[in-house]
Amino acid sequence: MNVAQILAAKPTKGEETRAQILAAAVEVASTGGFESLTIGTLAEKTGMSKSGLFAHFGSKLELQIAALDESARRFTEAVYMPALKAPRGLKRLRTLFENWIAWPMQLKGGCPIDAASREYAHKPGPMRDAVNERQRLLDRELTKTVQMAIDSGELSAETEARQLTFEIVAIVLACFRGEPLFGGDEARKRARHAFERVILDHQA
Amino acid sequence: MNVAQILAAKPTKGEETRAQILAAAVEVASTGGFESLTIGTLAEKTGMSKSGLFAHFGSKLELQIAALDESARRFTEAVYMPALKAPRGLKRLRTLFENWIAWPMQLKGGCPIDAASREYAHKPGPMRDAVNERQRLLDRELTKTVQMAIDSGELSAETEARQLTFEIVAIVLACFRGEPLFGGDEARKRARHAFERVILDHQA
DNA sequence: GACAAGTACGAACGATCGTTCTATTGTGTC
DNA sequence: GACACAATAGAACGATCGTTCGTACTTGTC
Repeated sequence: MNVAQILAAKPTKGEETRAQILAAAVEVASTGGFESLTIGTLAEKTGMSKSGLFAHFGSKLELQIAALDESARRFTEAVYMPALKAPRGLKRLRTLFENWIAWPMQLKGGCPIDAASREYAHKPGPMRDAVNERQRLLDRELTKTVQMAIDSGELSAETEARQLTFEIVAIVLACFRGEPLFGGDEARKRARHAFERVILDHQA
Repeated sequence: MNVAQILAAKPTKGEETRAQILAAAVEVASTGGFESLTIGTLAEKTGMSKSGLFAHFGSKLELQIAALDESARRFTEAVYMPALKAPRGLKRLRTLFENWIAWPMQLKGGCPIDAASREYAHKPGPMRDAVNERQRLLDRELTKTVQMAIDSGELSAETEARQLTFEIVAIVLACFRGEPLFGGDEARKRARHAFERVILDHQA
């Protein structure tokens, strides 16, 4: 059985329901955070019994981690992968940014990864470790994308990739914060404004 | 009985214990968020009985709101009030920023207001309303401070106060996010770097 | 069609949740 | 020192939490 066959393999019944559960879990975590994930409410939401749902994960912690992984997978799918189709450099960076500030719109609440980051940043445990690892990975990938724009000459050679990464992340976070305060449209408008100014700064 | 007498009045026993409870509550919320506040753990932490503690608030919701108010009070005390001693304009703005990124250091976990913001932004209810109201108030005050720096001529007359406010908030949020990822010192370093560049941009 | 494995259910567990009582202790006032 | 009242404790409630267990029902394989 080769790779193509594995990928094309029809998912078993268990895999299907597991995917359904995780879809509901991401939705819940998106609005109420990962700590609000409970076996009971999730079972009700999916029309399953508590024990039937529970059997797919073995513990609540594993359910939370699976939901986090699923959130990350969706982020990659909706934000990062499409940006890879754009040509390296500033264009790709801009696409990445645009996809990023837009992707909570396809969710019920806010960005689940952002939610997880706040929830577990100061609470030691497996969830914090998993979240921080994801965040660092995200930073690394974003820094790479920034570096490409430097290498291509579109951004000034003196640009410090990690500092610019920090500033782009900052704008995205403020955009997410602003959404419930003055609406998504206004938040994204200010975010784009800030982004363009930051980019302009690093082109001199 | 005039105002001075009221302020000088020795707090009753009940007020004292209430203050102790709220101190513990802020600490808990700082690390685990406001949703992790439970009557039981808080009672244990303060050495009281559940019912004795409960009687001070009447419901969990009121306890959460009281903890949020106390957090805001501390923020004002530690960040905003000291900045008012600095002269209006850029100096005050800079002091405000510096106090802001420093104030989670006097807490056990992170900024409780930031935590509350994420927890309730997408969950309708009294807590969300209270949090959003606080956030808007914060934005207004910060915008005022920015505007003073514009009026004094230290920032360019073309500066849009609300946009600059957005960008400063962005930097602070990224600073808080960065703290568990690459340490508070490095996070604040990058934050200051970003802040100075933003300010420089608006002086042209 | 039998058989094994995978999948889901229902009932129950101890623990903890927020909350409500009643009773007891402590505090401040005349 | 007695009295009124604020403050706290203790026990118990129904609900829900995560989890375990035994059992039934599906599914895919020979």
